[in-house]
Amino acid sequence: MSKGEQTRQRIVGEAGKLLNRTGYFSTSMSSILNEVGLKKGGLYNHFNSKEELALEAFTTNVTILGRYLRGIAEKQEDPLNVLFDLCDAGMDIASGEVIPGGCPVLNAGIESDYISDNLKKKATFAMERMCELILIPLKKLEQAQRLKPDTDLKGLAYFILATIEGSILVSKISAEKSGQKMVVENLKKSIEAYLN
Amino acid sequence: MSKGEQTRQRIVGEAGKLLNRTGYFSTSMSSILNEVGLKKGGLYNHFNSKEELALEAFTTNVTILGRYLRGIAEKQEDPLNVLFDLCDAGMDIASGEVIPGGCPVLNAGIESDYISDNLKKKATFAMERMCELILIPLKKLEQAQRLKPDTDLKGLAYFILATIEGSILVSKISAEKSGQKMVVENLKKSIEAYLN
DNA sequence: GACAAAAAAGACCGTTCGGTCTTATTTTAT
DNA sequence: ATAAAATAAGACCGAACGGTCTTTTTTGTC
Repeated sequence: MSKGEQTRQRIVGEAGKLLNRTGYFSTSMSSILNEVGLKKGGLYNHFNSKEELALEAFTTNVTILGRYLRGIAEKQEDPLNVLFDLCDAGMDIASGEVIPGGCPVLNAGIESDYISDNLKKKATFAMERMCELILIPLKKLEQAQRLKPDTDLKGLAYFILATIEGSILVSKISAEKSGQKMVVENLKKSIEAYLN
Repeated sequence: MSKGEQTRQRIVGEAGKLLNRTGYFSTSMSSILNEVGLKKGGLYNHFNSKEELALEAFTTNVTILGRYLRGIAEKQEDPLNVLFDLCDAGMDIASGEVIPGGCPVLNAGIESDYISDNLKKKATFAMERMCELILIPLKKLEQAQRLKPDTDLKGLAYFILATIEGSILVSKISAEKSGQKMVVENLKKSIEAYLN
């Protein structure tokens, strides 16, 4: 990998973390420059605009998130445990262990409305992908006839996804330290209610 | 009410809508000025800073939201129906019927981290209030012994709140038009599983 | 209707923003 | 080793930002 490519990836990485922590509009190019240790000429040699950088940084964040979630999904063979672990993963995401600042789909998704159509589309796409990820163990459960008949898998997947994201929000702004934990435990219980 | 007070409230109202739609940092004072139909001198005669205005605007938004939710809670006598209606309310909130831009607790909550401690505190407080609002019908259900024994009311309230907020997020960034509806229906089903 | 006080106007300010461009340096391939 | 090409530096730009201040207009009161 060329020196330039290395630098480019360092920029994307640092920008991704910073943008996820402090948002698109409140994060200045100067602060990104400062984080990366470059001057304007150096950075704009790799990217044409803030938006272009933010787009790529978001993609990278989503990739990291996806890799993390898929890693979790692989560690368990029982699809129900996979589902539970994905619920728990919301807590690691919220704590910033995966990406500083929490869930990029949540953070950038809220802002994306007034940043650009491209980012909005990327956020939308990322959310669909997350939904599909949840759908995988659900389908396995269905195939094993462990789900109650007539269960709408897609609806259930969106429900789980929404609650996980909601739990991240709770951890972010609730005063209750154990708020997210309570949400996740109740979500698991609710999932169990869909089982035979 | 004096003319000045009228103007002041018009500013707060318009700023509240605009800030909830387009966020704190991407909303300029100029755009607020433009919306209200005032010049700088006119606005800064009522507020000392953008942050001060945003704080008050957020408070107003939360008041509107609270009034709306309490209004819903009063329309039903069966606490279970109240709970269901509160779940459905998430859809009106998401559509911008209550406040343009969706849920201020979600929107400002995400941004509040990097705006000011005061806003963060206000968002936190607002979320606790929403949780308490959900807790009211839950307590009534418990008193009527309609809930399964050993149900953790607070945990259940946070779970419901998180899922409602998550459903608003889904409606905001998912490609699935009926995504939020699916989440809400599954939430209602999950709540039923807590009943005797 | 006069007069004081409140409210609004609008020119103005320093700063920071994202972005450009020329120059200098470093990397890479020969 | 050298030349060409890639990369970085840093001065520079116009625009927009939040905010101030003096002046003008409007409002409410006696």
